[in-house]
Amino acid sequence: MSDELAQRLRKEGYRLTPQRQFVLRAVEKLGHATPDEVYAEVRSQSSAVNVSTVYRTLEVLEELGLVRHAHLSDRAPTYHSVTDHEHFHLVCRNCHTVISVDPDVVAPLAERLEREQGFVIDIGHLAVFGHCVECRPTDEENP
Amino acid sequence: MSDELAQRLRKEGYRLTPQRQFVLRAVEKLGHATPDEVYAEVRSQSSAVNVSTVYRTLEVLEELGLVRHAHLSDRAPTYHSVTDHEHFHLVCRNCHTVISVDPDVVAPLAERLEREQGFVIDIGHLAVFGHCVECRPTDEENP
DNA sequence: CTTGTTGCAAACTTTTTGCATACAC
DNA sequence: GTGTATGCAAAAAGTTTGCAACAAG
Repeated sequence: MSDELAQRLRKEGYRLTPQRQFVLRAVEKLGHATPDEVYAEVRSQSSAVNVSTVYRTLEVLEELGLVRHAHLSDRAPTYHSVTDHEHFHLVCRNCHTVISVDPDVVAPLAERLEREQGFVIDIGHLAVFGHCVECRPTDEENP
Repeated sequence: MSDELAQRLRKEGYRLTPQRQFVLRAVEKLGHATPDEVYAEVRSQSSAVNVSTVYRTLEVLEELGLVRHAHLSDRAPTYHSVTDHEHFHLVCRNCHTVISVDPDVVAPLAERLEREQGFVIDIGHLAVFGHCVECRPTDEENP
């Protein structure tokens, strides 16, 4: 796994550093995580990493296509590894549960938008907000 | 239009103030705007409004269901009036163009998610990122 | 009058930047 | 050795909060 990282980095003239390995590993371990959470995880492994390095590294990793980010909350962006199979997210506005969904489900929509608008969806970045089964609004209450 | 505002405000025990009218009008005029942009617009009408009031007012207006926000950029949230007919957004990651699309287009997806997951999509909040016709990636370049 | 609302200034959170030092290659 | 990467500390950007003064109803 560090092989792939090293390889991709070199290809773009970047260098393989322990920090970059820590960050990538943290993203893979956490699944979906904000920069802060990644930072916390990395720190728990090694205290020798700075926040700004985390930000800079996430940027590089995203440029290399090893991680992606989506906006799963009203606040910070959330990073996830790309080695997980591609997916998009349903986010409950009430309990903040994140459900990963297979891209197939959006395929028809994607095709339609591409056909009608020439717009190509970036599925990995897609976050669909709403309410999960548990939190569905009933008649009397409004979201 | 101020009628509706006044009415809704009172119903919840809020008061009608000039600031709230300014903010609502600004959102309606701008179409899609970040709090900063709303603030700038409001200031151009009257210098007697503070940033924090803009934030507080957007919150109230959203609670009342008069405006909505979505995340159309990696940075700030974007507010839009709900008196515009409901719609969702396609956002080009390259040129940042925002295309408003009729909810009908997502209806099949919405139905499927509701049927299979019990998840109810919040369409007004939906932002779909990707690349518009102009900016579609070709074979050699990656997004 | 009463209580919600505003302005102001300061605090906070998240992210970015400049620069000297450290280290990958 | 050369040039990229990092740590650090400070700045920037966006948002929130406490409180006294103000104003809507």
